[in-house]
Amino acid sequence: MSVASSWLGSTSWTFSFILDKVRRVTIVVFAVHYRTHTCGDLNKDAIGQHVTLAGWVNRRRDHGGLVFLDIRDRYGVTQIICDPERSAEAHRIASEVRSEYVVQISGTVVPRLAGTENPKLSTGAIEVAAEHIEILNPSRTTPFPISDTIQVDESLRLKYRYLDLRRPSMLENMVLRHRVVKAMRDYFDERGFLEIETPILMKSTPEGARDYLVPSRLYAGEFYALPQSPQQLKQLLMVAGLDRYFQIARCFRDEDQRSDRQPEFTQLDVEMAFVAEEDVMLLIEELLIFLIEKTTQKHIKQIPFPRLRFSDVMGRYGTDHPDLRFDLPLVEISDLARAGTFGVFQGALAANGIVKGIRVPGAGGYSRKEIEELTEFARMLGAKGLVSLAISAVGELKSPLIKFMSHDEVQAIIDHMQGEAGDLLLFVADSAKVCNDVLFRLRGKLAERLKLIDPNEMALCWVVDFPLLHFDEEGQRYEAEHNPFSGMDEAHIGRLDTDPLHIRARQYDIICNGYEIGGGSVRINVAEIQQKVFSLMKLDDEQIKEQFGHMLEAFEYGAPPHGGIALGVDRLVMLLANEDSIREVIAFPKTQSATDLMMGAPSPVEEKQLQELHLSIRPEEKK
RNA sequence: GGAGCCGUGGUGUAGUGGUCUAACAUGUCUGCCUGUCACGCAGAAGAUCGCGGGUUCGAAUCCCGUCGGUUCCGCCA
Repeated sequence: MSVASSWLGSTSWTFSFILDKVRRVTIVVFAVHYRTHTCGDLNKDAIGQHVTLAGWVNRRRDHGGLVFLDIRDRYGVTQIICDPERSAEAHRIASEVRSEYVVQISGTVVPRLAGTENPKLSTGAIEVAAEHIEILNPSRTTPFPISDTIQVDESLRLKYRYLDLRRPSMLENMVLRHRVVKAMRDYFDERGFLEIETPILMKSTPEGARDYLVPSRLYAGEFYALPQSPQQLKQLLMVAGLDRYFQIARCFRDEDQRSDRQPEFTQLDVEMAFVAEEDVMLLIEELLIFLIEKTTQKHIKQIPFPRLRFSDVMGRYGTDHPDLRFDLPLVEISDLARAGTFGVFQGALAANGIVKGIRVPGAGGYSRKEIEELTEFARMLGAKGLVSLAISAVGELKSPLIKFMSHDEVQAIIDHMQGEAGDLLLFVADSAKVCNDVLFRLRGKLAERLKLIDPNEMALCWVVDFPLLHFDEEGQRYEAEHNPFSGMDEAHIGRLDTDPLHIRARQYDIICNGYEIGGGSVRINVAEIQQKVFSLMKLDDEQIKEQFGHMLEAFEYGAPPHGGIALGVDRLVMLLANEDSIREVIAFPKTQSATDLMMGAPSPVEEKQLQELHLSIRPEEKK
C-alpha cells in the first residue's frame, strides 16, 4: 500500500459501478491506496483526468513499439495504452506482464483515436495512457483460459474455482444471485416479516432425508444433526407469536446428488401465523413476479399462476412437476385400446395396466430410424416399447395397430388424441407408473426436439390437492407426502382413523419450467391430530415423545393457526440465470460424489480429534 | 447401491487395431511489429493417450478392473 500511496497522494476519491440495470452505486473512499476508479468506470466525461486503476491483465496486445493492456476487474474492462514516448518505464513493464497478473496503473484518460473506439466495452470510447505500471502480483499461466468461450472440464473448474469465478458468466451468476436474495429480503422486510436465524446444530429426527451428523465432545456417543430445513423451528416461532418469519436458510441433506441437488443448499424459508393457503400463495406469487421482473428480461407465461390438481397433473403430464412452457399432454386411451386384438394393449390391460399416448404434431414423417431412437429411449426408461401411429400428410396411416383393429376403432383413438394429418402418435401400454414415467420423459425430449421451448419464458404453476399420506410398502407404514406437519382438509380429519390415503392435504407446490422450486402447507396446530399423524407413520408413543415431544407440547400452549413455504434459492437462481445445474449459481459447490475438489473435503482428521469426540473408525472402512 | 456418457500436450478437440516417431486450434516461450481489441507474422518447446491388468505379432483404439467428472434410476419427509 505504501508503494502506491507514495505517488498517488490520498485525499478522497469516488468510484462508481453499475449494480443492476437501473442502479449505479457510487462509493466514496477517503484513503485511496490502490485505485481511483474501477475498470468499468471511465468514459468520455473523465477525459483529461489523471487516474489509477488496479486489476487483472485480461489480455496483452504487444505491437513492439506500442503495447495495449486490457485491465479487468469485477466492474469492467479498460484498455491501457503503453507508449514508450509517454513512459519508457511503463512500456517496458507492460511488455513483461502476462495474463492474470495483478497490476496497478496510473495515467491519463484520453479519447481513443477516431475509428478505434470499441463499442463492445462500456469504457470503449477512452483509454488510459499509462505513465506508471506496478506489478502487484504476477500469475502463473492459468490451468484454463479465463473466458466464457470454451467449455472446460468441470473437475478442473472446481479445483480452481477461484479462477473459474473470474469468468464473466460466473461473475454474472454471482451478481444475479446477490440481487435475487437482496430483493427477497427487501420484499419481506417491506411486508413486516422478521428475518430470524435458527441453529445449524440441531437434533436428528427419523423422518426425511439422511442427516449430516456432528459428534458431541461433551456428551460421548451423542450427536447434533445439521438441519434438513428449519421446519420445526419456524413453526415454534409462530407459537412464539413472531407472526411473520423468513430466513435465507442453509439446509443439509446427506443424499445422492443431482444437477439440481447439492448436499448443502439454500432455502427461502417463510412462515406466517393466522393464514390459510391463499395468503401464502398470493404472497409468494407476488414475490416471484417481482423477482423475475426485477432481475431478468424473462416473461411469465401466465399470471395469475394456474393452479392444478395433483391428480390432474399426474394424468396429463405424468409428473407432479410439469414443464408448462409447452403443451404435449398425455392422453389415456385404455377404454379405446380394449377394442381389437392387439396383444401389447390387451396384455397391459389384463395386468391392470393402462394405455396412454402422446401426440407429436408434425412428426408423421419421422423415419423408422427416428422412431426407433424414441423407442430405445422409452426402453431405457423401463417401457417394453413404443407403439407408433403415423398419419401422413395426406392422411394415410402407418401403424402396427392397423392389423389388429378395425378402421373405426383406430379412428376413434386418433380422434380421442386429436390427431391430424402429419402427426405421429406414440403409445405406451404398461402399469400407470411406467406409462407416466416414460411419457413424462418422452414429452420433455420431444419438446426439445420440436423446439417448443422458449428459453425466455417462465411457466409457473401451483400444484394443489395432494394426498396427505401415501403407503410405503417396504416399511409397511404411511408416509407424509410433504412433511409430517402438513395440515389437512378439515372435513377429512375423521379419515385419519378410517381412510388415511384419501385425506386432502393443505399443501401447495410451486413449479417453474418443470422444476419444483418450492412447497409448503398450512400446518397442523393441534397436538391430538399431530399425534395421530405420527402414529400412522408407525412411530410409537415413546418415539413420538422423544423425537417430537417439544412440538406436541408447544401445540398445547396456544399454537396459532399457521402455514408457510420454502423456496429453493439455488434452483430459482439457476432458472433465472438460464443454467442447467445449480452448481453454476453456487460459488463453491460440491461434486456429484459430495467432495470439494478445491479444499479436498472431506478429509481424515487427527486421532486426537477423534478421541475428543469419543469416536473410533471401523478399521475395515478406513481408506 | 445400479445404469449410461466422458477422460489424448496447459486448455479444447481429432484420431476407434498397423509409417501414430500421435494431428489441429488455442495457450506458453523466443524473435519481429506504433492503433490493436480473439492484433498480426516467423520459429520453438510441450503428450509414455487417467491408472492397472488382459487379448493381439502389434493397443490411444478391443476386453476386464479401478480412479475422477458428469447425467439418470434408487434415494431426496
